[in-house]
Amino acid sequence: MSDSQSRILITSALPYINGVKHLGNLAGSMLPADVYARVMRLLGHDVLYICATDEHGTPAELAAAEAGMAVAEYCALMHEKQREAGAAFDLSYDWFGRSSSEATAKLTQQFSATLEQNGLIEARISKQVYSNADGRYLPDRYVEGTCPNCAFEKARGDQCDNCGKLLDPIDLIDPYSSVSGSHDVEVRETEHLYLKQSEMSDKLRVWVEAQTSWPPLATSIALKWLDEGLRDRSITRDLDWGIPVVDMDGNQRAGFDGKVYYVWFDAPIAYIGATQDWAADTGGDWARWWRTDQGADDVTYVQFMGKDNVAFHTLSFPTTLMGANLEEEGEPWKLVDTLKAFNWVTWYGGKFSTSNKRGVFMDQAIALAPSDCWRWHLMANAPESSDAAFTWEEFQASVNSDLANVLGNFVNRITKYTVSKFDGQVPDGGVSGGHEDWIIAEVSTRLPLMIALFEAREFRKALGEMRAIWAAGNEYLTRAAPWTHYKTDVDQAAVGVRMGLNLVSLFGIIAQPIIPRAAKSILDAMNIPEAHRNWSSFDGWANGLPVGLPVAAPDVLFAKIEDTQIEDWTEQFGGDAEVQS
RNA sequence: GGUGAGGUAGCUCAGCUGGUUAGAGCGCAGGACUCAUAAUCCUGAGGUCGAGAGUUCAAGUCUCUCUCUCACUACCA
Repeated sequence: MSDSQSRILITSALPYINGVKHLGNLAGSMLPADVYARVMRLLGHDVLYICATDEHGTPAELAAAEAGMAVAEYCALMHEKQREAGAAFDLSYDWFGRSSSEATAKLTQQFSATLEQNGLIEARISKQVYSNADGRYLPDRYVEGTCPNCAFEKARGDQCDNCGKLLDPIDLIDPYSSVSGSHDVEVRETEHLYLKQSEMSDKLRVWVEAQTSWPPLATSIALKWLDEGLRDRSITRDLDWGIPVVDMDGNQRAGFDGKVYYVWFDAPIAYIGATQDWAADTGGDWARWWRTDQGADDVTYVQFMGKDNVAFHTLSFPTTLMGANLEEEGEPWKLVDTLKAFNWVTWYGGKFSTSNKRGVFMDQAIALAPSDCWRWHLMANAPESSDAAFTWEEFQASVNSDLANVLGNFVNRITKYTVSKFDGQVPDGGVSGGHEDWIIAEVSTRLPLMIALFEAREFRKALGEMRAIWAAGNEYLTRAAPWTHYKTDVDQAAVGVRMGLNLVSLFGIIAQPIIPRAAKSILDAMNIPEAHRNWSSFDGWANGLPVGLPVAAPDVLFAKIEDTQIEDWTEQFGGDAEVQS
């Protein structure tokens, strides 16, 4: 357990705007960030959890066009939908912003100007495919054609799906736009700004190698890119929707009409922009979280992301931040201290995919089962060490066994018994004995371990301990068997019931970050005051409830998932062979 | 092709710097209990740790070869 309060800045990778996110996105960044934020708050830390929708880029424009809407309108709508989806899953953002906000635009332009002043940005000419029919430049993968290697006719401009060879769209035979299907495409020269990451690679390597709290996945990806030699990255695109490009003085850049910053340049800056929006809305001080010369030196910054985002968070964004601080009078920005990278949740052998509409999406999931069920299952099976398979059967087992049987039934059995035999009050009398010593010892070894695992962001294991604590409660009741003693010695039975009720309270308190709704039901039924629901100290938990405290049996906490539902969902969401493509 | 991750009980996964009979949950079988959402508790059966070779007194754990899966590969984000 942490002895001291600290300030913790948490961000989860920005969900892209082109649709409600699937369970893989939820499990790989937003949900673990939320759980971590909740745990840290309960431990008494000062937490700021920031997220936002990532709204720029070609897919946003195309999705808007498909929906027959203006991009800005589409993004506003989808932002709202994602906000609702997040709220439905009880994601406790302190701020859920938008990368299209004024603040982010200003910051992005400021970073661009500063980086250019520091010699880290330069304009270069590159070749890009332009589609006359679409009236737009096409990112590589939106160009299709015949593979020069294997003659596959639907090879994408970045890679051939048939032979797997990496391609350049210029090499495709008979190229066409995958947006419109038009063959009226040509290669044009276009000017773009490049971020000279190569010049920062020594600094980055020193910084990366100094990190001790990154998971191996993150370190190995970052070092791999450094080992291969960091390439300069183009940070502008030929698009209308985005942040206008400025020159070194911060004015609209000559010759860059119709160009905007690349979404991956401005997206992480949106972490800061969203914090500014939070500050403007709440009266908070954004600089105290982001500028080490303005109070952020005592902040611990923790990022959550999927493994596809690691390079951007460990190299590109740090280049932006460090590159703005090269001068004596530079801008000392807060760099990430520790990060947690997740693998994928896989869906019956393949990936979840937003664009292919594969898998279960947040809005669909919430219609099937309460958010607590998803939160528990996804975190108990988080893809921490490798990709993790989602199956309906496992989901059912998580809900029915862990939540309904082990936790829900425990709460139910002891509260109902209290109501029927002890007037619905925490009973007095009796003397503790060996069984109580046993459960106290059990909890006192498992509880600190569980907290340490949460602090280390080892969610699977932390939830394993939580479950073990719940299960120990059931074992305790079996040992203490108050219903047996009740026949001959009510005081002896009271000992077991009292301990059982204190366990219910404890279980509710520790469950809050994972299953906030059920936890609240439990704690409300137990009449636990708000002030006693935090994790600041668990000392004395075994006698925490005052004798005579009225307790009620909460409604059924978790309804079981029936086999027929699993059959229906399997049918409804595929989940089998036919989705393989 | 390159790089990385992974292949451990029927299923989903733990197994740190090599060290007694390889673990957990689910599922399954048997038993106990009856307070409880037919819930809970106990016991048990299940593994030549992807294949092969090597290093070592000792290898799931280190080395090499092979094989299968997945991801990334910089203009999708």
